[in-house]
Amino acid sequence: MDPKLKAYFESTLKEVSIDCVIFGFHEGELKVLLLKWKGTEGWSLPGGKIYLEESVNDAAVRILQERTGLKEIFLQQFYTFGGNDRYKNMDKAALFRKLEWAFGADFYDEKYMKRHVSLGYMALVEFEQVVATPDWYTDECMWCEISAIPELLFDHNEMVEVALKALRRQLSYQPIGYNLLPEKFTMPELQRLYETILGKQLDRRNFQKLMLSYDILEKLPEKRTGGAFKAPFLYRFDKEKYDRAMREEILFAI
Amino acid sequence: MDPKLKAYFESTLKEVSIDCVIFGFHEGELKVLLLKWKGTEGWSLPGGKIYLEESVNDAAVRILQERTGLKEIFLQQFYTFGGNDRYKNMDKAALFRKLEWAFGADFYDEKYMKRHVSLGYMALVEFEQVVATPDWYTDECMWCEISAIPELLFDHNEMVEVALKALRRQLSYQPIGYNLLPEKFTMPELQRLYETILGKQLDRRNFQKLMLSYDILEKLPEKRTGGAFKAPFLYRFDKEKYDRAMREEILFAI
DNA sequence: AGGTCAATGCGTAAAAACTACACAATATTA
DNA sequence: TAATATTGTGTAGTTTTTACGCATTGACCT
Repeated sequence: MDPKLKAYFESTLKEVSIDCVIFGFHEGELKVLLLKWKGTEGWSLPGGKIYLEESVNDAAVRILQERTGLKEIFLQQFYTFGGNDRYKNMDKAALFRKLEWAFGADFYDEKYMKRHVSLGYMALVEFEQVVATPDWYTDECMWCEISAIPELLFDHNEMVEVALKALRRQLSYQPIGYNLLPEKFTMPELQRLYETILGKQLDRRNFQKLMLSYDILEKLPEKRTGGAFKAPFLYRFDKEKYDRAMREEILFAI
Repeated sequence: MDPKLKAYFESTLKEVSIDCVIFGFHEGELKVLLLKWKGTEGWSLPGGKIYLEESVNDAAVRILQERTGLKEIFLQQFYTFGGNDRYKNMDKAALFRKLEWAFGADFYDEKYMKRHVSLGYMALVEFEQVVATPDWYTDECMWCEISAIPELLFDHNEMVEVALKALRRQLSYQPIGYNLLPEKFTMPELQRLYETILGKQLDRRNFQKLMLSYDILEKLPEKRTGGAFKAPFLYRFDKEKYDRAMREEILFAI
């Protein structure tokens, strides 16, 4: 095993790690960042371990920065996974061979396969700003549309589902979009984001009325030109009011 | 150190444990179950460790059963605590002496104080059915009213606050009460439960209309006699419909 | 350059949900 | 048996949500 990797593992918690469901929004689709494991065809969520000196939230921020280059973004816990059936649908022997390939036979053993707790974090990022970077075990990154996610390693498919459910629920008491959209955006773009997350169509006119009623948007004098047909106005979040709505959990009846 | 205790610790995860905020409802008050540590005046939440072979959720069920004697109750994760400031407001030396008293000097060291991840679970229990039982480190149990909780060990005060916030939020998209009330209850009793959790008064008549509109209650022909003045009707949850409302997260506008 | 097209901006009416009370009914107590 | 405090039911006014109409706009096509 690589000495640097070994040193890393020995300076981190052994029984706990972090997995991140990183949501991005692009071309009207909600996407998740996936990593492909070296020498295999197996995809997984980005993740990492927690140093002894850092808080778990700090570790999540660090891991996210390592993978996307982004700081100061929306990032929060959504669930902690520690079932004893986390690998039940998998060929354990094959998985073990993969892990052996990545970590070396002297580190990963059946004990860790038996009970490993994973803290699920979800992040909302601005697609365009992300510089996706693989880690030690992986050699490829992919933004995968939420409805076309392949079979992932470990219990990562379940994690995506739970994260999406938590995100949908969150939509009903907090605004969303600040870290998911570019600084300036149009009302139809914001609507498409909501529709994608909720998985249902919304009325254009009522959506606009509702959003404006929350008083978190600033209408700009500019319009988005270049597209076909009538040019829509651009909006921007009023960060102060947006943050207040986040804190106070003003109900969004959608 | 006691050999049995040592064996227990060695068969469990070292870096992770579970803490439970157990809510009970009694005499119109929302209460939390606390434990007093042996030989100290320090109170804490009930908690425990996770065996290598069990899932974290199973561990939470087991711990809850050990403390309350109850199974098959409402129990769910609400947050995972792993800040590096979990003991920041405490006299670390004094805390360490306490832990030494309980665990022996050969087990607990500064390393575990530095980073220990705690999975916060909350439970809703039927007060009358609980047989509160202390564990190895504790010798006394107490149901403490939510507004009169003393300073607790570790970061347990914060845990109670976070749990209560999660519970309040939950009220807005899921029904509550099945595990918190006796099988048969009156509408005013249910209302007092909601008022206590939400921390605000509700209109009696509107509350009744709303609750009945969810179609999860069954009105019984009996009345609660014995109290002063007019006897109120008894109700019972229709478990099937109640569970469906839980699953589908029908919005409760309260 | 002007008509066509499809999306945007703004508005209104009906339906549903929520809020605030009014009043009769009732089991216990004095 | 009357007094009392609480429960059971209803209703009107207000607000929120839903459904949809219509004029406007900017790019495209001819």
